Amino acid sequence: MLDLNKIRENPELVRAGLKKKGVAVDFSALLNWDVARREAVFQADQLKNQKNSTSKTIPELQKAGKPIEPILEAMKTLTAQIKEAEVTIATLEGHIETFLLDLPNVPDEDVVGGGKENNEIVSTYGQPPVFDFKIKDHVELAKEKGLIDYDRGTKLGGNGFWVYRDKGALLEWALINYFVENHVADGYEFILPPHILNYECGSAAGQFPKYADEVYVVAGTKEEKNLQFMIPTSETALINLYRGEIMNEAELPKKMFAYTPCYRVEAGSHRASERGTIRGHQFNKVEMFQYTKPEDSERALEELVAKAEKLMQGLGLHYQVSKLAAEDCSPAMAKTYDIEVWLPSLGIYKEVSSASNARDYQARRGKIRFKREGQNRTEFIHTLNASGLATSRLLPAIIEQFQQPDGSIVIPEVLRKWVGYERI
RNA sequence: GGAGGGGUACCGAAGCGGUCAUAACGGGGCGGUCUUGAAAACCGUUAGGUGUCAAAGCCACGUGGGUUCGAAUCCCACCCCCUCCGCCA
Repeated sequence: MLDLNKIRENPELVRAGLKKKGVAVDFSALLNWDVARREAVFQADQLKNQKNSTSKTIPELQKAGKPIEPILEAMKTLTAQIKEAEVTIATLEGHIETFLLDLPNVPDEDVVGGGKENNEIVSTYGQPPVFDFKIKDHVELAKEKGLIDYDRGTKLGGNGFWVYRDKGALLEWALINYFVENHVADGYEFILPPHILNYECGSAAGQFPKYADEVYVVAGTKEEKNLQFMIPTSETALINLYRGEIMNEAELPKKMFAYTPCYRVEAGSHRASERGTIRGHQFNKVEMFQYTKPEDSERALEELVAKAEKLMQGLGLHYQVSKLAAEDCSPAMAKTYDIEVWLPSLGIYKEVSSASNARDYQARRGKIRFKREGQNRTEFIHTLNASGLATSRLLPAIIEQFQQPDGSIVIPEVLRKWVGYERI
């Protein structure tokens, strides 16, 4: 959610920011509601003040044996007026909230406008491997080695599901272990959250109400705001861990990571470039998350990107880092870097990590604040998240990039202690 | 799923229609006296949110409604916790 004060102070600036995200807004209605709301709140407060002070005199009058009837009428009128004012306030607040909840975050100043085509490659690691033999693609390799059973996955769950088997399951689990080991070593707290979340979680994360149709609903409806849904990314759980809370300055930054499968409806047809495990309804991901003070979030984003890159380098994979243009960032994010791994068979780079700074956008929606040492004022914290990493595109990249002329696949050194094989 | 009990400050807990939210009382925290030091004892102090330059004001007794001149207190709905029963891969 955007800061209404900022919109009030400089609507043009916010408008220009949102324009980079391809959103055209007119704040005039919002600003009118805001003025009316503050006026109504002021009036209601005055009436309440009058009511409170009058009410206090009643027991005194009774004690003194004086009649109270004359003021009861006045009290009744006051109560009615207050109620009326509160209905007005609630209506205006409803309008304001609906308006604000619908707006995406304002991108950072250094984020360019426009869509994907404006993404900027900021760095590259390694070189695309050169093969002097006819390479196989990840689907072929995974089938041949019995790592992934696509057909039986479909039999169990339908299109978009697969089964990791045998060395494939070991490899998948090894990746998760490798990530966990790294994050723990870096002092991040390990979190295993519920896989079913409630409506407020989706709302605070910035995914609801807009994207409520893209999650698997288990119970309830979005209209009644009581729905429970399958977790689409651990980020949704992690942002909500401290929803509605006020933290101490000393607790920040709070660094954590979680592992969960991610469940997504992903409506729409799949492309040739998304065969196999590239896009599915359920995939494994380890997610890093930070709650920081506003002045620290910039640095935290760099840290998260560096951590994701470290994991990639440990695996020895060729990848690139892109800085996303405004429209390619999620609505809640002010700035996002994607880490994209090279898939030789397709000749393209595919996202394996998305690292973003939401600044105070999610914190406002989730009312997550902190208090500075010795200060009474509360401030919204900043939240950041980054995959670290998603496995469903890494495993294809590993088996493709590390395939050998003899048809075998060399397992990255860092994974061997869990996989138990040097090559498969 | 059923029955009962409960949700008040950092924790425990009192209050059960008015002057009770700078929220009794106890504990904790902080400061002090005493002590070589500590413990104990004693004395003092501390307590949410919003708003504002600062105030005032307003809001806050799980959440949302209702009754009433007035609600922590009465009524309704919902959420959560505890106990017992049922179900249980």
